[in-house]
Amino acid sequence: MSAVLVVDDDPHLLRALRITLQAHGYEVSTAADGRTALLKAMQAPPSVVILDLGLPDLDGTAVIRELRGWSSVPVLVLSARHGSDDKVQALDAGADDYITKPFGLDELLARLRALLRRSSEPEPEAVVSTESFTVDLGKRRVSREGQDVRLTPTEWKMLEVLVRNPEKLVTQQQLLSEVWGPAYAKETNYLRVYMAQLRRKLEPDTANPRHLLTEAGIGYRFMP
Amino acid sequence: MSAVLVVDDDPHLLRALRITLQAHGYEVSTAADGRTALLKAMQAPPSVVILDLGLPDLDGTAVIRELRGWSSVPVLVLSARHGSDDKVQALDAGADDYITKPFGLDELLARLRALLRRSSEPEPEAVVSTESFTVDLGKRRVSREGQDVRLTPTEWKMLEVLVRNPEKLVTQQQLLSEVWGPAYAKETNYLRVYMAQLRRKLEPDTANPRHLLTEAGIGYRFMP
DNA sequence: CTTCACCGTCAAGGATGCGTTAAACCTTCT
DNA sequence: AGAAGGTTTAACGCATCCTTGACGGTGAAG
Repeated sequence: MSAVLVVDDDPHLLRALRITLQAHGYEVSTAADGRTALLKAMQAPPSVVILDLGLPDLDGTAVIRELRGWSSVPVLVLSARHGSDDKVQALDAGADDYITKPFGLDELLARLRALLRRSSEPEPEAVVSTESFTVDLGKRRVSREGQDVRLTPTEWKMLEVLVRNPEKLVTQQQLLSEVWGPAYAKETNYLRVYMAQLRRKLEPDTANPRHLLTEAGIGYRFMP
Repeated sequence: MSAVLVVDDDPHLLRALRITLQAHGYEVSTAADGRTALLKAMQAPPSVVILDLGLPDLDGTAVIRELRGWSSVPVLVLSARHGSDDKVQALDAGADDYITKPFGLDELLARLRALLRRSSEPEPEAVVSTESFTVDLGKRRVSREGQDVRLTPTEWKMLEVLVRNPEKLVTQQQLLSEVWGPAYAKETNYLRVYMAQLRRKLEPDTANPRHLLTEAGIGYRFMP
């Protein structure tokens, strides 16, 4: 999911962090000193950096400052020093958070989540395309041959459910439940009416749909 | 410059923070409990919130969660509790930072700077233009054919929300919540009245709007 | 071949939502 | 107190959308 660059000169801590982070679904790369850290951050920009201040080659705040010259990636600082001055220096150099050793792994993970939550706030625009039409889930728009296609609210909801499960089969109950509500599980009429509507607006050949497919007796399927 | 909302039930600490923060150039407003904090945050949105978890009326994490329902203002949590669980709960509820009492004022100020630095970072395009009118978000002005257009405060707020999300669909609830407040989610009348007003002032052909579009049953969309 | 189940299509009604206008209400300034 | 500008409320015509039912086609089973 998210890529984390861990910078620390203690191989044991590095290994422990790598294992823990990977167990929580992060991609992890590591560096043992400031130079390689900057290099790696440039070659494969991570989503967040965990940086130990006590590095062998460079001062920690110097690393942050250099990083900030060309990157705005969130930086979480680890340090054995509890002094107020150290914290202020690191934070003012451009760090986003600062925790002191020894620290709880729970807390580290929670702070990591907080940083990632904020930096990844502008949700990545989910756009799904086929040969004949394009669905922009973020902007809630559908276009065909450059032209915007007008969809009614119900049409959109139905298309959205299908597009969010590409290639997967969506059962009739699932569709009815998500679009009309759990109480409409028997009204398969709706599905036929609205599927016809969607195909007329999106499929070049209504009689032979290529992306909005029917699985008789079961449900429907969207193929990109 | 930046507005800080400080929430704490200890009047002494509140006073100390107010003085310190003001001495460093912040505008300070205060609240002694969660309810008034949420109210103040809504009426005069601050740039950052400093929140004590030990409030008399509401659980601290509940305050954060409610706040996050309609605001993404950075939240720095103060707490007397050093436990890892408390930190994780607060951070996962939506807090951005967490420091424990007693804390150094230097550190608090540094963390405050770090939060403000990041949250004030994304300065979206200050000026957005269409064929028929231009919106200057920074100067809070709208012009059409060189002439300034006079907008009432409510008209402006509504236009601003739409323009800040170009091409994206803004739901009715989103608009009502951001312009009138979260409690007005049902008053779609307002939207119709003010959208008509905006179109009369900005659209050449009111009957066929080209930039302020309606998505029936869902919301509105601004197209540059 | 007939029957049945299921799907796609169509059209008409009724319900909902939108745009528009105008008047009542509120605050602020003169 | 009166005036002016802004906000809220209510009402109406109109367009759009949802629902419903009927009809025909297709394929599998009897």
